[in-house]
Amino acid sequence: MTGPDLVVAVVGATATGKSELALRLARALDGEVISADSMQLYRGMDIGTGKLTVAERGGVPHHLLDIWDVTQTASVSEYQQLARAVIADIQARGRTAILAGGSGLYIRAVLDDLRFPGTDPGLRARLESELAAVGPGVMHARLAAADPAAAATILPSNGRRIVRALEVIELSGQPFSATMPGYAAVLPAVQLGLAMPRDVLDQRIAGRVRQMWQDGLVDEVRRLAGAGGPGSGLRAGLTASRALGYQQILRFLDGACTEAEAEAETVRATRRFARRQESWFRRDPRVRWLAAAAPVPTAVALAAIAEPDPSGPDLPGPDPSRSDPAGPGRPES
RNA sequence: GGUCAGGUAGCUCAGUUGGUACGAGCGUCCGCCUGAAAAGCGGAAGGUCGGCGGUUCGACCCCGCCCCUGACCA
Repeated sequence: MTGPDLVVAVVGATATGKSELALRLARALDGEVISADSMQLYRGMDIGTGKLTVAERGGVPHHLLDIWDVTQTASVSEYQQLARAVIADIQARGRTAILAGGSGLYIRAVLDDLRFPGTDPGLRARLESELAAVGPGVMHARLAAADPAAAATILPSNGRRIVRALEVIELSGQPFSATMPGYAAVLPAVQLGLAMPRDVLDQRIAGRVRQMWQDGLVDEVRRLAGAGGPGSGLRAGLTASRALGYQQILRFLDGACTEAEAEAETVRATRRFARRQESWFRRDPRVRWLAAAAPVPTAVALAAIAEPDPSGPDLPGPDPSRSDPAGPGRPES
């Protein structure tokens, strides 16, 4: 079943051990890793994105890290093309492509038949400024006139999506498909989902953020922000400046909050993000869930990959419940 | 021991001169997501308004006592 053309994807919330498992799978399957992480694509964003160091990669090739400048706006579409090309190349060399990351849309863009209508910076900018001037309600009304179906699906408060819909309509003359298509794979793949009890995950996130701070994340951000004026550095990046940790530290550097507040807010925001990731991956029925409270044994992951049918014998789903209450030991009254 | 302030949603706090708590932010849970996706957006569940008694047709808001917290005075 593990043919040379089967892509192995490792997905799940942040801090569940995806990178590390991907590394072991690469060794076990003679593979190479492709990052599916929107922020690891940025050069210089290392500590805060949890990028494996070159030493940690231990000679296993990792692709699509460090390819964008922080000032560049991310693009799923561009990522889709790059990732598919890399996968084709890996497979052409007879090796296994291992896609690992927590950016759900990026994973789908690679594996599934998603086509992104074009974009136009000028048009986008115009719509953005109109949105800022007029507010999402009016823009939504305009969308309702041009494309009732899209307007019915996109909430009047979601300015971002309204703008994109308007952009696509104006650009293509076609209606905007505001609902995601069903799951239609273009590349044969097995998705392994790493699931972890909430309380364990939350603790890991807190520990991870603390570690990032100790490893010098504040300096990393300071360096990326640079002394440069507007138009350069992290602050000029629409996407990168919004990354977890980076966003909060920029606020701290601007004097908008204390360093301790920035750290605490980073933990909170990362937890929220993890919930969103879980809900994104949870709905994809193809994901084979593995309990990741402790590192998933390579053999277990390999067995899951070899599982013949997507609906294999009851694999544990991402369990939102707390871990065993008898565990941590409550003090007796 | 005394004085003052305060005890309202898990947390921080609004609020009604007595008529069924409009609460808000954060947190929690759930969901959406097609070129910014570590982004953007929506929904829900949570309160016997510190305790007991009194006044009143009716009290979270008035009175009394008690408990707790903080500050100050001794």
